[in-house]
Amino acid sequence: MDRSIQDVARLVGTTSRTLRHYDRLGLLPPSRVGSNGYRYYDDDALVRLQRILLLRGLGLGLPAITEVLNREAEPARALRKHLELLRQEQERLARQIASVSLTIDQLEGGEQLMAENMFDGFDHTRYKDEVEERWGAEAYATGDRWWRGMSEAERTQYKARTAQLGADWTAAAEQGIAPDSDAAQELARRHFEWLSGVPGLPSSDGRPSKEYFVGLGDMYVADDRFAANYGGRKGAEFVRDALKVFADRRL
Amino acid sequence: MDRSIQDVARLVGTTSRTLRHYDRLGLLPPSRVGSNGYRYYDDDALVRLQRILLLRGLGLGLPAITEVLNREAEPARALRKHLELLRQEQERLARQIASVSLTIDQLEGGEQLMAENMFDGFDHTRYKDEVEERWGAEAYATGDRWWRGMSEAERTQYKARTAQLGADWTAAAEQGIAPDSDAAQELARRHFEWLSGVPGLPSSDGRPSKEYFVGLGDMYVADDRFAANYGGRKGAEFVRDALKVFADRRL
DNA sequence: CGTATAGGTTGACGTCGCGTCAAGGTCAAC
DNA sequence: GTTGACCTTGACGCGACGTCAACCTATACG
Repeated sequence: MDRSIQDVARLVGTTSRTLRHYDRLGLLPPSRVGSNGYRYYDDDALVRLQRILLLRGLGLGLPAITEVLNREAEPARALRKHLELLRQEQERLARQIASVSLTIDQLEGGEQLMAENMFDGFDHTRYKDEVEERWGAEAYATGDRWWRGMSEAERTQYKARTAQLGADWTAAAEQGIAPDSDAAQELARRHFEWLSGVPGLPSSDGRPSKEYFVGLGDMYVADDRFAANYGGRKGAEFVRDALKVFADRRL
Repeated sequence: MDRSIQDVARLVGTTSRTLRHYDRLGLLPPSRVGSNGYRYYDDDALVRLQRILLLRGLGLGLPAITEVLNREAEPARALRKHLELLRQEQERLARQIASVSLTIDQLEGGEQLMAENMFDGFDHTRYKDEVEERWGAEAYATGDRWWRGMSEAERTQYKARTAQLGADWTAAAEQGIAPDSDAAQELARRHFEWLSGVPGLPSSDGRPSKEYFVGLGDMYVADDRFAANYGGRKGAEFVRDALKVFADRRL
């Protein structure tokens, strides 16, 4: 009924070295030890091993696993604590990825920055100088880090959403509806939500402030490069007016 | 002109132990060593140290830094290689975070799974049983992991995009345009792209297969819960027909 | 019975970038 | 001479094992 160390290792996809390691830590003692020193494991030990490997697969350390399995700690609580560590690590990684990307670009082209990489989206931070002038260098850097921290798929998705928003604005403007109509206000609401996903805004809670939101509309009208995203000057004026109404009513 | 090891350490914000470590690795030998064994550093050494710390801050290992600083490796190339490692690590972390979240939920509520958390989006994997039955439990688990790996902002964004797509389908269906019209086919293309962002599809390259895409349309019609996303039975039929035309032409 | 082969055992080093003692020498000031 | 700040080398610890090394045991086969 009992299995040798190799049998167990193969059964669960690990190595005998690992099992010996767990034995020495007191994490998984063999159910029986032969007079020759051989380790043998029964079904209970196998169950315990499975649990160990599951928790280890989630990234928990062996001491933490020991606590949980010995009922000295609550599994859910331990996992939540662990989850927080994982999230922190993930954010640290994202920042590092952003820094590395930035450094590569600087090494290669000298200031060939975000703008060129995302010409078809992200319009309010599209041009480094403008953004820095209006909202400060830190806001630009934050946005740049955010953008670089995203995966390719996420960027594609974001750009698609941005393009869609621009197209819908353009279509609405061409239909000649009023800026305070329900349809236009729904677009303004989407615009607001779209902005809310972008860090680096001059606001603490991740959502654009009223001033910023209104100012953005003015910028769209004032700058043809931005206006182009909304079907030209006329479209940009429509967007500006709709955003203004939205801001007055809801912000 | 030369500085003692403590002076240097304080100057750049590190410790004397670290400087001794770098010395022993041959990464940063002191510019001068007194007869008493004391280490002294000149300005060149300081510059080199700054570079070391910069690269270390980006996550590079000391051997890699050694190569770069000794001109045995190209900085940009080394960083790109490093960047790839970072991205892999980040994805691994995302998966782990998803798994941990899932485990916590299972421990706490027993099967309060994704479905409840995202009632307003993600329709084709909205119901665990249906999905498992049609595409296998693994596909469901993959989708669930993907969903849990996203940040709150990403989820919001995804749901908004999903809702928008549904609304646009509904509007198109109500206008009574033909399923093979340009407008409908543009919607079908968006639908296809929207699906492409979702892992766990029965396809290797991350894009839905033709069969899956067409089958999805049938499912929308067959199941009122799905049809509701597209303006009811009529709308779902319109979607199904448009997807079919798209699949025949493009997949 | 000898032997080839496939197991098993303990012990110890290496990983990565230092932090942290430990034990002791050096220097400037009082 | 003493104090206190600073310097040196050497060695352990961290985390979860991988990877030898050296040696013992079980089983099958001729």
